[in-house]
Amino acid sequence: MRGEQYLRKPVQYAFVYNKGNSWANNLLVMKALSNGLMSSRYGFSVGRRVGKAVVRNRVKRLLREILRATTLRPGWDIIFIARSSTAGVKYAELEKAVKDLLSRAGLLVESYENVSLRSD
RNA sequence: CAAGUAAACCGGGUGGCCGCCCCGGACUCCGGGGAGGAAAGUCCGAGCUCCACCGGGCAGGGUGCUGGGUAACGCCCAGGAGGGGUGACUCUAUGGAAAGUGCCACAGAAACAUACCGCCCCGCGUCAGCGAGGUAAGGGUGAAAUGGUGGGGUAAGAGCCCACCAGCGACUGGGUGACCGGUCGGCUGGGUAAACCCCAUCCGGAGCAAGGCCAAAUAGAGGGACAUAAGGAUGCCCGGCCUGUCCCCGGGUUGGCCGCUUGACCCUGACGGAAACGUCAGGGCUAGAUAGAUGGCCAUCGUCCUUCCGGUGAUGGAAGGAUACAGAACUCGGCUUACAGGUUUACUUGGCCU
RNA sequence: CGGGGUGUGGCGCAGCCUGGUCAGCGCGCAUGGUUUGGGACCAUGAGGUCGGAGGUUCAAAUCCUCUCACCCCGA
Repeated sequence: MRGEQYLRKPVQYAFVYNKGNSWANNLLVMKALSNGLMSSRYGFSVGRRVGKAVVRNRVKRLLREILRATTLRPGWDIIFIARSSTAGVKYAELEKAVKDLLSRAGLLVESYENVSLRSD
């Protein structure tokens, strides 16, 4: 994976792990830290508890596809950590989980006018 | 037709839209390529790289019927022997127990050197029985008890003698060999080596985070071992050989490039071979990432299952569901394990028809 | 890539090296006793394919081979 939008180095991961704020739901844990750059970068952490190599690759591909279709607020380093319940989850469920975490952290830029915050 | 045995193979297709990695052209758009039969487990064997190098011995470990194949193997092919199956076929760490040591629980007299109940003879005694001896056929125990069955023989018995069978040895015929067959002989006392062991044979260590180059950064005037030495192939020893070296502590970096995919490679054909396999000729290039590419969403067609409808049946239609195991990380050769569903070939047994 | 360990009733463990007499211990569970009742205590009892498959042996939790799952190290 090339390009500026990915976190690639172990030191970068360790920095976000230690210093970042975290949000979580039943599928994912998200850690985010301000990086002072003009763009945001993200990375994934899918541990061995999630499953075998096929399952882990599947989760990472789904996450990459979801983040590719999502516009992020610039200036943040974000790590998504997959919990063991992500094994075998559908695309739509995982997308919902990612959007949930990003909107709670205020990092999501809504790209459609008709989507608005719910009011109760 | 049913049941089964063995072997080989496939393991989704097509088309859109949006993406990822590599290579080539071009200069931000084209063209080409992009997971597996197991890529898995890491159980063996090699290539490759470094440890400067060579030889010998001990220890340690692997393998273990025979012949062949192979770069090599604990793999493969063929054969022998012994089990299993009516059969096709299949399974086997399948050398040695007359080199030595150990172990064989419980039961039983006795598990390696023996005699409990018995049987027989002799002596003593009125009897009951007692004493000395012979015997291992019968009983009993056990997983296993000193070849088996039958006959002769005897006081009772015993390979004591005979026939057949099993085993052992010698001679001999066949086979490269494991072994197989024949003749003769004296008649012959367990098991365990996946217990130690003996014999034969093989094995140096580490691993692509090997190893090399470039860039960046830092602090070594630190401590120790050494000359009748120390160190060097990394369990120990010896002989040669090489060298001012080796160890500890402290400090810096955690970037990039090479290795990195042309190889005991793949396909086709011919020839040799019983086969594994080999030789030759022609053609082909078939992933190369590094937080780690090969994906996401659809449409449609396959295949299978269930339900419903029509039908004598072959089978047709509709709806729903399922579509496995699993993801390259230096590269090969094997082994093992996982796997929805399906295809083909050969053979065996049984039933029915002609 | 390399190395090591564990798996035995519901839970935690022993037994394995040296095969048999052996599947045992503690907690827990059930029943009964004791108590006005409960706890504690006492007695009795149930409960285990020894992770799985195959082999060696007369005999395997134990020996051997293959395999599954989990855990821990080192580079």
